Amino acid sequence: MRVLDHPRPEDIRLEAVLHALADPMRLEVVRFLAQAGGEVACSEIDLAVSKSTGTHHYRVLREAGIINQVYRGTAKLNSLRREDLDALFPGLLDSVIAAAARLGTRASSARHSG
Amino acid sequence: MRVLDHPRPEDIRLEAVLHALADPMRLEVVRFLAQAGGEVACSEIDLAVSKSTGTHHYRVLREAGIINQVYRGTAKLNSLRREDLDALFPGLLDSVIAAAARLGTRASSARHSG
DNA sequence: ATCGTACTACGATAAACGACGTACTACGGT
DNA sequence: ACCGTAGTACGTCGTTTATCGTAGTACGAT
Repeated sequence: MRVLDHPRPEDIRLEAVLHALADPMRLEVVRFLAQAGGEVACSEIDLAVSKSTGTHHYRVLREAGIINQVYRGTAKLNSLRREDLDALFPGLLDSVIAAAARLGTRASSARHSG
Repeated sequence: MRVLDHPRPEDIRLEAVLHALADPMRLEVVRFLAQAGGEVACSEIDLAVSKSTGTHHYRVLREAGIINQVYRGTAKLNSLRREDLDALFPGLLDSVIAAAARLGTRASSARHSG
């Protein structure tokens, strides 16, 4: 029940990874996790969508093999699967995160005024 | 009719690029172009889809800013926008192409019987 | 002018996607 | 036992996507 299914490294598909990353919300999550560097609860990342939509995006990321999710108490902790991804697609995650970080959120959706 | 519209570098969006790359057919085109290294006619890349579907995929790639398309005679020549992409998203294209090349087309399941 | 090749434009369709709300489960604290 | 917090499952809705076929345009060769 409280155990989440993750794809094994050999089942992670490039297209699924690219597809998962091709969404502003999910890119934001990945960017946040990369910056945080460790485990982050869903509730700590303030996405501009409803909770059920948030759950959907986390699921897509997990099923693509991009993030690891584990329950602790009532929280669900997320972290990047950096090692797996780096081994499978060297440089991919880094370049995407770097690009996303450089662009910030402005190209995606949310915009800070001022 | 003979001039095709391409996004300027500053209009190329990371998400659009990732989205365009997240398709087996288009990934195959990119892989082919990377390997060829220069201009390649649409007809030289044998995609397992109808011609009209092929046109659609080339268009997506062009509109995302991934490929350059130019007419010559009855042919339409395609080439990667490597410099633009490398400047915008350093390492991204290389890592995707390397990953796609390593996997080949089989793992990407660019085919189903029929 | 006619023909063949290469590619396009249009319209249709089925599937996938992103978004939501509501009702629900799981856990910790009181 | 009860409540609040954190997140899920399900059903729905509108949009986008991938696919096709058919009809058409552009160009080079004859």
